[in-house]
Amino acid sequence: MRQRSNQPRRATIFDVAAEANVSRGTVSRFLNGEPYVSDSAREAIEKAIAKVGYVRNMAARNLASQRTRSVGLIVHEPHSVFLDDPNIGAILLGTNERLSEEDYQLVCLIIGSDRDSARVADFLRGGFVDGVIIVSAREYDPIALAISEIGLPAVFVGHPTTPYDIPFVGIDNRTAARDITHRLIDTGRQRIGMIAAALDRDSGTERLAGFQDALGAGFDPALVVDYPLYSHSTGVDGMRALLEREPLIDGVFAASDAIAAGAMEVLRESGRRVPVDVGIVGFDDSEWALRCQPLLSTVQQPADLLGREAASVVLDLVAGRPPANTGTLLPTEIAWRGSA
Amino acid sequence: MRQRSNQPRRATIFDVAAEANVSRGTVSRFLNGEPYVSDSAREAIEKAIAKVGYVRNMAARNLASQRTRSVGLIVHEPHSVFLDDPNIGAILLGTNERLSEEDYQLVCLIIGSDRDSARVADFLRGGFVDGVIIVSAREYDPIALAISEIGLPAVFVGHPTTPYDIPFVGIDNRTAARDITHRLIDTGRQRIGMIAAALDRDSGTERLAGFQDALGAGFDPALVVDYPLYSHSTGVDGMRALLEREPLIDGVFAASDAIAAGAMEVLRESGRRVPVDVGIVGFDDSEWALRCQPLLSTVQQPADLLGREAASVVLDLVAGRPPANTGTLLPTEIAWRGSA
DNA sequence: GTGTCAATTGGGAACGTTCCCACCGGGGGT
DNA sequence: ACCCCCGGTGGGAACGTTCCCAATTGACAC
Repeated sequence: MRQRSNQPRRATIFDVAAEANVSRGTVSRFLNGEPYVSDSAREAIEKAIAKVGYVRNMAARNLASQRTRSVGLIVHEPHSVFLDDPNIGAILLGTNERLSEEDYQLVCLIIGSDRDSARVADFLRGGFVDGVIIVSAREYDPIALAISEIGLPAVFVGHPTTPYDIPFVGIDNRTAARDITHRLIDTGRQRIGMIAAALDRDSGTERLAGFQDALGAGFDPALVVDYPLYSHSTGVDGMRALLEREPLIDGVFAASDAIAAGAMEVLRESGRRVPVDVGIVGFDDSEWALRCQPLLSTVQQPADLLGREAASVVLDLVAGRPPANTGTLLPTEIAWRGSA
Repeated sequence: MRQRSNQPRRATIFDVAAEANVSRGTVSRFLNGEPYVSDSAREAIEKAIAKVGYVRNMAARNLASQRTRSVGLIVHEPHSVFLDDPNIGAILLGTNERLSEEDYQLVCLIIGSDRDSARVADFLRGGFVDGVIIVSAREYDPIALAISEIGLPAVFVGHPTTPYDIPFVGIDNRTAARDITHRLIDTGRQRIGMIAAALDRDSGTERLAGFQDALGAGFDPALVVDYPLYSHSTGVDGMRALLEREPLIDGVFAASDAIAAGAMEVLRESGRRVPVDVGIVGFDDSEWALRCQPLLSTVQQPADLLGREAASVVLDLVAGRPPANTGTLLPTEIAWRGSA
């Protein structure tokens, strides 16, 4: 068992050193891109590596260097949200891509229950990752607390309102919300409402604030309803409530695409046409936006970039470099489609 | 750098051994659940571990034992599909859960381009994982070929038609198709058709076979149309074709939810009501099923279980145990909703 | 009493790196 | 001529496990 049965032994750094006629110290320096390797040595080593088919042994490297070269992606959401939210997948993809560029590995840590929460905290305390990226932390999230207690390099995707001393990468929800709301104003809508959600998170409050910014003096609190979740049913309920309060409503900013989709169904049921009678815009540019009739105008989150950027920051932190920014807001685009 | 600045040194197996007054060999045996540890030793070690706060060093373990305790999840799909397909996320979750029960780690390997393909193959050849789970392999997938060449323990989720000597975990498409078709029969439909798709894959042919099973002698080949893709447009085209052939059609089995959704649009356009005039059922229980009016009755794939089961099989393989089954078909459920 | 075997235990020897210190040779300043 | 420094090199000593063999004990059969 010590040796994979019939397979030939894997080449080690010793084999490379022997083949290249240098010491393993030099090979190690070469592999790690350190200085003090002569051109001749470099060349010989490159050849030797190709010849013996050498690949690094991660375990040995991790053991000797006392780090794991992996970072955890913590998603603290019920499994259902993990599956639905298109942004999470894209963030994962972006993070994975950036990390693998630096030979780092992504470890998925999905917290679906409180039991998971404790397990993950233990895992982190065990030093199994060099750093973590926290997606969608709640306020006073026990995991976030544990992390800052352990002193593990970390970065948030999004921007929790509670003041952890942890850098974050997010989007400018407020500006984006303001800009897309302007679309409704510019197309001459007179009574513009909003279906807000998740006001316990920064994303929720910021989107509402941006809406208010756009409307300025014309802002009417009576035309805002809010619900806890960014869900389809929020859109259904919210639109019904809004129609009841103001049957003449002709513009709606939905805090997410799922909400917008729900709202559009209610509008259709009530005999209103989109965008002729009512203009509607969303937020996220998720699948929902493309399943609407007409297609939904919405804010595109650069979710993969969020992932990449977060990975970069955590890599800086792990390497002991101060990160370029302790808080980054990425710009958003707006996808103009048929709904407004 | 050798030692994390101010942090106290992490406890090792030596500390535990000293504290418990046994040798590190005994501690190691205890940790790995091996026999030949006396009750008294066991007890002392448990106390010692708690006292010194010991957690295993993975890197050292991996190095000494010559395995990585991680398995790769290979998803060979463009990034967009990775994000859309709800099954993939659920499979990931299920796999992750099962692996972490055994202290194994999931490494996501997402192949979105041919460039990735080569990178991943190198990665696998480098021995960075002990085994792999392959989701949605294509026929003659270069990665699958590389894997069977390397001799890496592997398992498919799904059941590619090409004959790799690799076990698989899938669902019983045929039985599920038969069962859901029965719904149409049981509700008194007289002229039941099917919009089949992807007859070049096992899932496509099996679903068709199940449909035929259910209808028995009543099966009429004229009421089956087939197309290459499980897509929405297949549903639109298929339904039109079917209506042309048999205007009195009153039951439709669509080979996927997307197809069903397309078909329902055509039915509505043609003035037929669902489920009053025509009953329709789908397959997958994807988002499409919930976007229909009325909601679609459909076959639920137990995607998380597929992931769990695949993980179990690969764990068996890695441990050198012959897997319980070389091909497993998991049972499906049917979600009864409004469409039939 | 002696031999045998099973249940335990101890500890040497890897595993394949990185880290670090000692060393070498030559060019430039004194 | 001397010393020093600097690019470059070699190799000993970890890193924290697992693996395996040898040693010890006690029970039990002969």
